[in-house]
Amino acid sequence: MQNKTSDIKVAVDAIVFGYSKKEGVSLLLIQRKYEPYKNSWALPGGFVLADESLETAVIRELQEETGITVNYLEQLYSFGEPDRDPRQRVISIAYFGLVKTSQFRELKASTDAENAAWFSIKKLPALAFDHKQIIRQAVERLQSKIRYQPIGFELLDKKFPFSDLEKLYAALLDKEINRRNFSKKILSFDFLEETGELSKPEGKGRPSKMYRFNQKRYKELLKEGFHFEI
Amino acid sequence: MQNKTSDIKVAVDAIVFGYSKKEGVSLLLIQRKYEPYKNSWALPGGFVLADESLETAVIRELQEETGITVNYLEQLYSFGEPDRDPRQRVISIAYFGLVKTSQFRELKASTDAENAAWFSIKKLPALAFDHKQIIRQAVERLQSKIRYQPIGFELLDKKFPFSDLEKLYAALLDKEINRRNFSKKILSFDFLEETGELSKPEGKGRPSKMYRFNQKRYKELLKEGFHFEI
DNA sequence: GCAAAAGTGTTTGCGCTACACCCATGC
DNA sequence: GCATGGGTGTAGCGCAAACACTTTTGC
Repeated sequence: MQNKTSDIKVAVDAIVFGYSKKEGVSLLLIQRKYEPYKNSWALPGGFVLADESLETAVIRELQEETGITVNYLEQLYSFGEPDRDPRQRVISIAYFGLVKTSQFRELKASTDAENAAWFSIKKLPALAFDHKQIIRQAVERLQSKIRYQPIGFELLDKKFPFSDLEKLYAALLDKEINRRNFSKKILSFDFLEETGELSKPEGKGRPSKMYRFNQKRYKELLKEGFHFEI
Repeated sequence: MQNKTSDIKVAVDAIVFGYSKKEGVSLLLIQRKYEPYKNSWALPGGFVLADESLETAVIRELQEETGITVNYLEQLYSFGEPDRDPRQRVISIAYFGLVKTSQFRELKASTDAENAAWFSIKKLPALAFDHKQIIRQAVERLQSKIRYQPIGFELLDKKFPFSDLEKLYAALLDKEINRRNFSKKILSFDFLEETGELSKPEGKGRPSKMYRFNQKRYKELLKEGFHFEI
C-alpha cells in the first residue's frame, strides 16, 4: 500500500451569521473543550458520520454544539491542505448559514454543555486551525451574495421596518446607502409586502410600516426571468 | 466505535472545458476501465493521496488520465451524498478547469493508455455516478462566471480575432450578441491589446485585427476597484 | 461587382444618482 | 415647537440598446 488514501477524515464546519442593530453582523463560535487548540474559539463542526449527508452533518453538529437551527444554509468551500490539522489529515467542507435575529438572541438558553457565543465580525478572537481563513472567505461570500440574491431577509425577523433592511445592507457592505434610492429599488422588485402594522417607535421619530419578504412572489419572479441585483 | 467516521474516502473530479468554433463548448471525459460503471464515460479524477493538496491531486489525475494541463482551475463544489458511489462512501471535491483551444486539439496525441475524449456539451453520453449532476452545476458556474470574470480568454488562444471572443460568448450564453455593443463594451475595459497582426481570412470577408488579453493590465484595473461585467 | 465579415458613428430612452421636501411621532 | 427618523417627488446625467453605414477581403 504505497499510496495511502484511506486515512483522510472528513469533517464539516459551519459559518453562521447573525445580525442585530446593536452588534452588527455577528458570527457563531464555540470554545473547544479538547486538544488540539483546547480552549481556543473555533467554528462549530465535526466529523461526518458514515451514513449521513454533509448537510445533515452540519445541521446535527450545530444543534449539538450550539442549539441553533439555521434558516438558510449553503455549501461554501472545501478546505483540504495536508497540514491544516496537526493530528492527521482532515478535509473540511465548510457551510455558510444565516439565522434570524430572534434566534440570534436566544443562544445562551440552549447551551450549557458547550460554550458557544456570538462575536461581532469586527472583533473576532484568535481562532483554531485555519478557521480565520475560512471565515474570511465566508464574509466575502456573504458580502457578494447579498448583492445578487435576497438572502438579507434571512438575517432579519419575519416582519421588519424598512430601515432595518437598509441598516443591514449598510453594515454588510460597510458603506453608506442612499435611503431614497435604496427603498425605490427594493420596493420596485415587488417582493416585499406591507403587513399593515406600524413599528412601535423606539423613543424618537415617526413609526415605520412593517414589511414581510414574500418568498412565493420571489419564486414567481425568478421563473419570469427576474434578476435581483443591488 | 459506534459512529464510524474513518471509512469515508476522499476523491477529486475535474470538469474541464474546451472550446472551438466548430464544436462549441466541449467537455473532457474518460472511459472507465474498471467496475463500477466499467466502460461508461466519466469525469477524470481519483482518490486524493495522503500528503498532496486537493488541487495537486486534480492536476495529477488530469495528467495521468488525459495528458492535459489546464491553464485555469478553481474549486467547484463538493459532492457527498452517502449513496453516490455503490462501493463505499466517497466524497468528491469537484474542480472546474479551462484549457486553451491549442491544447484542446492535442488531446489524442498524449493518451493511448486511457481512453479520453472531448464531447460537445450539447451531446454528452451517459455518465457514471452522479457526474451528470456535477457537470450541470459546472456548466452553470461557467455560464455565470463568464459574465463577471474575464475567464473566457482561458478558452481561446493567446492571440485571437475579436469575433472569436464574440462567438465564444454567444455559444456560452446560448444567445445572440449585438456585435457593435459587445465590442464597444469589451474594448472600453482596456485590457485587450492589439498585437498588430491580422488574421488570415478564412475564405471570405475582411481579415480582423488580432487581440491579446493583457493579464497585467487586468490586475492593475482590479486594484483600482474595476469590476468586470457583461 | 458582389458577397461576406470586420470595423465605427449616432440617436434614444431607461435607470440610477443626487437633491429636496413633507409627514408622524415623543418630549 | 422642535428634534428625530420615516416617506416620497423629480431633474439631470450616463450608459447601454438599437440601428445604420463604411471598409477590406476573396472570387
